[in-house]
Amino acid sequence: MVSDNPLLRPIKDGNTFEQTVERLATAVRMGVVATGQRLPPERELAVQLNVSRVTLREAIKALQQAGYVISTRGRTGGTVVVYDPAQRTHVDPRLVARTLGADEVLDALAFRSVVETGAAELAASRPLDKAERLRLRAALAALDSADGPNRRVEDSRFHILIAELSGSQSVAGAVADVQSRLDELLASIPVFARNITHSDAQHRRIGRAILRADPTAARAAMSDHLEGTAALLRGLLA
Amino acid sequence: MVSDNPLLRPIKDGNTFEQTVERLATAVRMGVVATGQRLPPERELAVQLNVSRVTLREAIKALQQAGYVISTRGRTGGTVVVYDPAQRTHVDPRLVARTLGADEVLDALAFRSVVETGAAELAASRPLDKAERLRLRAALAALDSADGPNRRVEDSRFHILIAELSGSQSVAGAVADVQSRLDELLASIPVFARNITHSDAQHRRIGRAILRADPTAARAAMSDHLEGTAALLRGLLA
DNA sequence: TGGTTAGAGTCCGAGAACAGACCTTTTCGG
DNA sequence: CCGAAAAGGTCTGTTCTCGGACTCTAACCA
Repeated sequence: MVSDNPLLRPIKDGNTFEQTVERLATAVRMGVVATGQRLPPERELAVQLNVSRVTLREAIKALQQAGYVISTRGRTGGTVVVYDPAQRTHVDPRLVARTLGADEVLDALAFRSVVETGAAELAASRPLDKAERLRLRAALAALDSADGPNRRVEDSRFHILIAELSGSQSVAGAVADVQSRLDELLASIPVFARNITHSDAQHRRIGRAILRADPTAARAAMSDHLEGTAALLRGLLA
Repeated sequence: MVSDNPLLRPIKDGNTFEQTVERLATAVRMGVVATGQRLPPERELAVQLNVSRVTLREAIKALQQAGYVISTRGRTGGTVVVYDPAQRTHVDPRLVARTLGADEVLDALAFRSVVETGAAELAASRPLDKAERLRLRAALAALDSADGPNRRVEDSRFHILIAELSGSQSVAGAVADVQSRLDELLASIPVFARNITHSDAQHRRIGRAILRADPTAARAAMSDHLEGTAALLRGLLA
């Protein structure tokens, strides 16, 4: 264990440009901005990300070259997502696992189980308004009907939605963060029909617990769900 | 609720210099580097924080002027902490609460309950070696015998220690982060003897649960403990 | 048809942050 | 007593990032 003082950890990682690219690319890959949707205008987005417009534009240019977005000028112009989940290239999960490093993966899994079970519990302890309940039901339905390549996207969206429903920005941020840390790995795992059925059942269980405002059940359901993929990933590291 | 997309949140906050000062000042105030201890050599620390040595030195200079540290040259030189918790100036907690903003405080409390209960549970599910068990016992003892101004310091140390014992750097980082976010507020609350007795009992309960490797009890104990101060803080906001 | 508007695209000067080489002070060891 | 080592202190040139003013393009509307 390295175990350095947790307060003497890095203050920032990499340069602003790269982080911006990574953030936007993640948002696209996880379907947080769906294909066909427009990003906010550059000026707004720059403010939201707390990044200069110049830096943001460079990042967007990189996304264009990666074929993730297309920008057009003029009044109805903007930057629109053209990403196709089916095109995503899949690498051998063991290779990905080795690239990330066992420590990092285990750390991400631990952190994930902490923040996501917490998010589920919080979401179930909060009164949800009509719109929120509707979003949750819609996300479950989307998961049910998503085929192969789109499943990963809908799965991320579901988890991030729950994090949003927790009502805490910090929690939501942490979940989004850990999702993106594990995204490549999760995307690389081949999914079998049986896994999907099982996973969907768990998703529904989580959703129902939240809708009926049962925090304990929500946590338990989320915990079971996460444990499944965690075990799978740990297996890859061995 | 603002509730923007959690992936379109800021990429960095403030400038590197200020963040560095804040981080180091926090480490000192929370006793993570105790009075009398030396910071790592500038060159090393700069690497750990991923900050240039120039920036780090400016931050250290700021700490010197704040009377937190003293730097000396020569072979056995270095930067040593001279902070005295008793000197800390206390402001009216309601003022602090208003400065931070109700939303931020509530968010921090929610995040805290998520990550700290998770940390306690993880710490209790992991086999601890002799040294770790010893550190935990020492922290409990230190809390018991800490008088007024030193209590806040030992309390932070205890919580951060548990986070470290979780075995996950991300979890430890999150706890350290949220502790520092709430530190000013917690330090501003006047403590009564009865509170202290109660709080110490809870600390012991948490520690015992971890030592006997009982994750459920550890989570429950931590949850109770946090709920106490959370209720107190929420009261200040009303 | 021509002005307004909402967006992307361009440019420039200023300041922040960095990497790395070098200097000074103090102590330790031979 | 002197040289090496370990620390902080200083300097320089470069790169990153920023804010803000300006331009270009396309659509909408009077």
